[in-house]
Amino acid sequence: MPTETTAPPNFIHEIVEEHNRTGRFGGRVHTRFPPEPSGYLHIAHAKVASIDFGLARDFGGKCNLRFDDTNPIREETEYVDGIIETLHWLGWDWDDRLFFASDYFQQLYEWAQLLIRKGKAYVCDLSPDEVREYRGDLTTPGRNSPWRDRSVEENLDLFERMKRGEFPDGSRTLRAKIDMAHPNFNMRDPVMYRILHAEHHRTGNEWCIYPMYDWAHGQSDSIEGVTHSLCDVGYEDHRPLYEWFCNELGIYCPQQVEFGRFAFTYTVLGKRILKRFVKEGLVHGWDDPRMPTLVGLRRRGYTPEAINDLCNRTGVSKTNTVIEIQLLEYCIREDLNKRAPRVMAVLAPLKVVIENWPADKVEWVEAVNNPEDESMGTRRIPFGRELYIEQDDYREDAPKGWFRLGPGREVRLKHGYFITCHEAVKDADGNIVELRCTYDPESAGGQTPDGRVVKGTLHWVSAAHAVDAEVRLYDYLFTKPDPNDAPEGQDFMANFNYNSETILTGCKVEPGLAAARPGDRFQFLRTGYFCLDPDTTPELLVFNRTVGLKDTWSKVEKKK
RNA sequence: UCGGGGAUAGUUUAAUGGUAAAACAUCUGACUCUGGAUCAGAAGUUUGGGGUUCGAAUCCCUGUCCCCGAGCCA
Repeated sequence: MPTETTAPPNFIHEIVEEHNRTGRFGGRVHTRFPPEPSGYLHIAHAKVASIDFGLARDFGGKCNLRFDDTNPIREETEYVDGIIETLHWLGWDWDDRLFFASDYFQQLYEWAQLLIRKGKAYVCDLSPDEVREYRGDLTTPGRNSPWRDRSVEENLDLFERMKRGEFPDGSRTLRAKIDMAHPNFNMRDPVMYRILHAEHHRTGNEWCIYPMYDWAHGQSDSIEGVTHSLCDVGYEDHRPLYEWFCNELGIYCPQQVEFGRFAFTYTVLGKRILKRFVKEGLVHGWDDPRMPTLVGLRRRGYTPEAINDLCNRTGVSKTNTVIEIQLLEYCIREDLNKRAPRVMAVLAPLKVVIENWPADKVEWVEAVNNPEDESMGTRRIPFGRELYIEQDDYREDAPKGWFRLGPGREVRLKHGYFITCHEAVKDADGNIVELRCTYDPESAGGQTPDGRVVKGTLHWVSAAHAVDAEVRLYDYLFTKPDPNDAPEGQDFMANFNYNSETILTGCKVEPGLAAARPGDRFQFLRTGYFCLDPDTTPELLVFNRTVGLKDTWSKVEKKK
């Protein structure tokens, strides 16, 4: 469990402490994280999981993983496996407490019969459209279903025949008999069971009636001995029903506690929409590095530590919140800055020939792996007559304040020597294809005996030793306008640009990276943090950019 | 329109009748073998109006605005 960092206490802690004072649950704290296996977990799920598992951790309690799999047409085993894997990646653990709502189908069925016998549930023959009509609206009360007063015997018989599969989908439902005039729609005789002749990912064709969320969730919590059933404020109106069912059944009733929903700037988390992106091939899959899914963020290079840090730094309240995505970027920079080795990589190579360096001479210079952490040690990298530097690091028109290379200018090659540029070789179209330079033999290690100062330091790789790599630059899927501000009722898919991936081929990285393993993360100096893609082929190193560093030069330039 | 919930810097949260604060974001400056990182500094906040009180973000009254709810989804 991620125990190193703990979230500050929030209002839920106060509720629990109050329960502990009054002894309501005998000092127990037992929560559950209840995803529906109908998609992959995304960044907001990480926050919710952190609330559920975190509360149990903070009070020395337990948290179950329970899949809310009551709708067979949306759910798949692939998602169950994906969710479990992601949760483990985040560091959460539930011992042997992995449950499924579908574990309780038989019990739920028997409880439904109990409610029928108590005269609190009935089989209704209204069609979906009729049910809607009878339900009334915001200001007018609903009307009783004509089937509301069937006898217990008839209800029992009909319900059993529903279960046996005698009726087609949608022809009948089992409903709770509560109050069709109740101001809360959830209490207007809510549907408990619907007929669905569909194969369930776990129970196969054993059932053709499936419980609704309301008829399954509270009882599942009750069976598992959950004390605090945490959910978002969208379920506030469901709490009276949650409690009504437990009370009518005469079973233990947990306390439902609601917290505000979470959204992120420039991020769309809607399952339907993400699914659509995957299906329509706008992204390569659920784990596309641009996706807000946790498998996507992982592939892009985000660490579980950074994501947990984000969860701890953002609060929990009853207000719906929009978390700035910049905070996530801060968290990953914080984490990677400490752990990612600095390596040299040239994304857009420009050849440099050092004319006064012997053609076949190679010098292996020493380089520190992380200037802020000596324990990460040093490595040796080859320096030779032909090198590559970044195209962006040479400017013919070098403006004021430009510390990098230009005609006649001297810079330091990091860990190497000072070089001075004498000539830019151009092709027929006037593009610079090569720089002719000389080096100062006195400047080994980056300093000269005369102590002269060069302000610019560049990263570079030896042309003879460099390893070819492909670099993919990713940004958040959505660009401005912020999709959270989508005009009402419009299909934002038509309105919003999404970032395509930028693939840079012909990148050159220092030779030591040939030994890097998929998932390894690095800081390429000045260009950002990169993660070696897990799907990379052995022949070619593919790096995904996690997050860019702040480009201070362009800021300097903008000011002028 | 009916029911439920919410409102403190740009954002997310503290302050539980006693000096309104932190982090991120923003801006300024310093430093550096990258201009990154780091360090220092600045600006900015109680939804409006009334009331109680020596004293109100907090208690009372009253407005305003925002979110959720009419699935046989969860």
